[in-house]
Amino acid sequence: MKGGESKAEATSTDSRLKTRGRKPGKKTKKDPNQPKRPPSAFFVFLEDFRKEFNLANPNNKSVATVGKAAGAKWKSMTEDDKAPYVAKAESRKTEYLKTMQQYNMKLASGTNRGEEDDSDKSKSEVDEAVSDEEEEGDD
DNA sequence: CATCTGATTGTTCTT
DNA sequence: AAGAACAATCAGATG
Repeated sequence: MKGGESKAEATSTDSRLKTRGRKPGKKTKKDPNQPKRPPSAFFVFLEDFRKEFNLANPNNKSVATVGKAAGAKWKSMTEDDKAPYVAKAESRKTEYLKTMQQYNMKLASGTNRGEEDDSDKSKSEVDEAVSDEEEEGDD
């Protein structure tokens, strides 16, 4: 039963109840290299949480179970605990921006065909020059 | 074979 | 400003 929302799956955030993740119609990535959105602090935490969860529950492989457990714990965590994850999330933006620039660069460079751009006000991610500083901070 | 689904929250994007 | 869409995940399920 995949197609039916039998019950109102009201979880907590009743915003994307209907959308719930992806939009109908989208099948594959139409762009060759579209940078996926950077994982949020929650996802970063999830990556670690999943590992532990798998060890604690090797039998359970349900993504939903882990998701619920992670969410429950996530809320249980204080900002202090989330700090390391959030910190990572912060750096994710930088990397994402860089990736985005590269992505735009390629698009603007290679596949440039009758694409006419109306104006450059909203989609200009590649505005500031990309400073090439690679900082690999290791605590 | 390819895509979708479940379930969490957060971020980013679009309008 | 507010809502919509999508990010990982993993194995099953469906067209």
